[in-house]
Amino acid sequence: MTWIPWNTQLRELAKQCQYLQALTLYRQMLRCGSTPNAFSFPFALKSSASLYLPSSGQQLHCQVIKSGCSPEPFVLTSLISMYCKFNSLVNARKVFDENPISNQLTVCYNALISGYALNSRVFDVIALFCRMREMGVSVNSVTMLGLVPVLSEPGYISLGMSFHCCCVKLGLNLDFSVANCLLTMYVKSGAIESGRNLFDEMPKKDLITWNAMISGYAQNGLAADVLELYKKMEAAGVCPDAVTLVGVLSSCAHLGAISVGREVEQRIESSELGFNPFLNNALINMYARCGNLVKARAVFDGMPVKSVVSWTAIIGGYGMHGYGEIAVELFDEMIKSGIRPDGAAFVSVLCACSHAGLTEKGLDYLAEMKSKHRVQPGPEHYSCVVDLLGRAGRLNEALELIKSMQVKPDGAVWGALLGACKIHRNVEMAELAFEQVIEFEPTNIGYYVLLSNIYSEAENLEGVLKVRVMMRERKLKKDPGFSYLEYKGRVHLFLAGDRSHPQKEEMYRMVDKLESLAKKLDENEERRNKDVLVGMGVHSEKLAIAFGLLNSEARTEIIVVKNLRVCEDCHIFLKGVSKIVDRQLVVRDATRFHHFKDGICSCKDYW
DNA sequence: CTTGAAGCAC
Repeated sequence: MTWIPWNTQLRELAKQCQYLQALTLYRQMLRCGSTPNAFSFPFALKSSASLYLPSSGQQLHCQVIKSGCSPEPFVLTSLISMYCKFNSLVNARKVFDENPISNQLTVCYNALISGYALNSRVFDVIALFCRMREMGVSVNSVTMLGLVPVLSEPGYISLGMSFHCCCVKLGLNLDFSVANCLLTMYVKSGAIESGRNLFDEMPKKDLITWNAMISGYAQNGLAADVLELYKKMEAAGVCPDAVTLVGVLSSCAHLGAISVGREVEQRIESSELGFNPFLNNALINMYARCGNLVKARAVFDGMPVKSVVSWTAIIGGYGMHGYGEIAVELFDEMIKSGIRPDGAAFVSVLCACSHAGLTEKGLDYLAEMKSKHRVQPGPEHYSCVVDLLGRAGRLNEALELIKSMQVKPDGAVWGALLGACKIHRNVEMAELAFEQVIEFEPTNIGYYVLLSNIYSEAENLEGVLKVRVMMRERKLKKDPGFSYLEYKGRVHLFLAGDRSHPQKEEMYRMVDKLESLAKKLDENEERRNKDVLVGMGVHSEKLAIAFGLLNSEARTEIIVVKNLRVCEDCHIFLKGVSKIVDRQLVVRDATRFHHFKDGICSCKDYW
């Protein structure tokens, strides 16, 4: 039998992450009378750090000191890193300061910088980096790896950019690891353009590079860019993983891009990703938002383990499509099954209540949040409940609720009240709500328009003028509304009030028809749905819809689906189509317009 | 036994 030296065995075990075995071996080594040296300690230290055994680590530290190995660089870095892993930065720093040699070693700085970064100690990280530069200690990519993540925190992006420059100046090769970190930093801090620039500059991209960019777009709400990039990724031959697909699905949900969503689902089914709970949650969300509740429910039912996120997605799905009763039932079922609702779950059920007019139920939930479930209601919950009370015409109660809030109300809370004032034509309270809401969102043009409409409905011309003056003074300009859609390979652009289109006659006739239809539905509907049927969105959108309907070869004059689908080669996807009434179109608050080309969706937000 | 640590990103 060949004799393998203790240190070699120890190293191998640590390398293979068999930390427990490594520690056992280390103890065995001591029992056999071998003296650990500067090449034994690091592996033992790393093992106890990885197993999170602070007491064993302390013990090892004592042994290190006794053995006189402390100033060995290898040992030093291991000690520092270990204390960082135990979150005991004071001890890590002590080791660093007590051994002056640390001051000259890149590895020691790196270990400590990572430790500070892990604990979001931005200033310590930067101070250490500066000191390192002053001392003339060389910086490498591991240093940057530690530095960059803390710069993703809000407010540090300009510093992050200078670090990026620094990397370039130092001639550090921006290999995957550093470049990916920088990319993540940019997208997390919302500097999505800079992120994209870096992304484009990267000669080689790995899976994480693509994922970082895709998730970055998804988190910043740039759903169309997500889909574009996803296509490019596939073209580049990079195989997407669960992280990629979560980002893609969330964008499909935003855009109503169900065709891409279905593609993704097929891909999931044909791979082993089907068991990934994150992906399944994203699928539920996508189907729910695209209006296919049957599919959403099937995915939900098929999940062996449902988390609060899964429940929230399905509850939200039923809620947003008007099935408040089912949403409420599901919520109660979730609680029965022992899942603790979080803030987001309450948002979904409260929204469901307000959409379905379940006023009392919603109020009960708000009360239970604190008392039963120990969830502190935030402004996002109050805005739901204000909306709920507002729809029911209980404006005074809504106002009282806002006044009684323990947290500070935000723009959305007052905005919900303002919206309710519009439904119930309460000018006085609208003025009050408006005053508050523009404190929070002075440039949100929507609120000005809302108030102006309230005044104009009340035939208060003075008020309308007042709002207009205010908008002019604040230099708020309403973007000219435009919509576009692609039909048979040509993009048709529609500007509000535009009369230049060759089919204008028929289009305007169709618009009139649609408007009278919307109005008729408006009159027929129950009061609680009044806001659902306020009309058909902006003028350019009406033109686009009219154009689509005119050119469709579909037999029904008006096809009603959640995502209005006119015919195979001419798709219009509207967010907010919220009701199907006798095969007729009911559009609610259409504020986005989408067109599809090769499965890539673009959208334009406008007022 | 001459062995090589520090560590990040979706």
